[in-house]
Amino acid sequence: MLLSKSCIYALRASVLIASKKNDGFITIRELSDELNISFHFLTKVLQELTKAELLESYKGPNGGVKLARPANKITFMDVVESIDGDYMINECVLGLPGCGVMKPCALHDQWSVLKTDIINMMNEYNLEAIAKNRELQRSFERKSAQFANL
Amino acid sequence: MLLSKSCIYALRASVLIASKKNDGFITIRELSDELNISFHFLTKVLQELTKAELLESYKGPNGGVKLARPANKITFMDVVESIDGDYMINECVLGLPGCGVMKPCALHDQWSVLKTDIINMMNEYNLEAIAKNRELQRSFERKSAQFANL
DNA sequence: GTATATTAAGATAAAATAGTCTTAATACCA
DNA sequence: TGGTATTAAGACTATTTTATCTTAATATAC
Ligand code: SF4
Ligand code: SF4
Repeated sequence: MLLSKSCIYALRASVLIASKKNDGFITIRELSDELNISFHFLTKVLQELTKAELLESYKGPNGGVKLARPANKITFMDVVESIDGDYMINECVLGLPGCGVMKPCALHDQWSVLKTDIINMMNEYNLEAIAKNRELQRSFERKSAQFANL
Repeated sequence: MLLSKSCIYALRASVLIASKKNDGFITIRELSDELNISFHFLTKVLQELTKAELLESYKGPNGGVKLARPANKITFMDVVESIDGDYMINECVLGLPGCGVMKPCALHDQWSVLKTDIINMMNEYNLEAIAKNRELQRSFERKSAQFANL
């Protein structure tokens, strides 16, 4: 898989946060219930997003987490980098040590093009856009109530 | 990472086999030495390629492994599927259960394009082409003797 | 201040992946 | 026939990732 499970959880949760208009704090319990992710595990993942300053957290009653900046200022890549690191940029899916443009492997010519596309997509797509897309899909699919729970 | 380490080892080894003109058997020891991969681990990985009928193996003196068919008839995808399965096609990097065209997640529109590109590349690129590319790169880089060891 | 709600942190466990080691099976060769 | 080279198979270990559970810290409200 391209992204770790932790990273997918982080994405799903941050998109869900972005899709709630409410700009107060949302409890992690509410998120974990809605996304069907273990509360404690999600807590840890979101702690990393807080450390990375993508989220703000607040303890106690009416506490929870919220986006640290507007949803359109947090990119897909921001979330991926916070959890999985920058392997996508500095390493490579093929993960050969020390490779790159100056020291390419036999797949570099073919792969680097695709890799660049993925990086660009991740940089251009942000939580606001993803959340909008998510709502659009849900409105389409309302009849069947079937949708992938990103 | 997109591919497991086992899968990367399988790729590196099969490309190396393809790049040896010799159509006799090559010992796994020779491959593991040249690629700096644990002999026993590589043995296991290549056993899977043998089971998948991408390689043929032969025991005893002058034994080893060789490609089961011409290098241009074994695709990148063949190797990936043999080791990592068909997750790339049937699952997804985002790995949400039961998603797909009929039940897309909020990233599907953006991601599925890139995913298709990757699948196409893997299907079109074969061991012969990769091996040729590998040799080309080595001839370029001979001065510095630096290259990524795919 | 005390009880309650909440995130933070850390200890532990389970599962998946990666790696090592030993033995077995098979084939060649002398 | 016996010795050697080689892959096959399986047991075992180590590491990483994922998940759970417990306790601590912090904030609120009464
Ligand atoms: S494709 Fe490029 S970045 Fe990836 S392993 Fe090969 S040389 Fe490195
Ligand atoms: S991008 Fe498409 S295939 Fe991947 S998880 Fe989303 S809906 Fe599924």
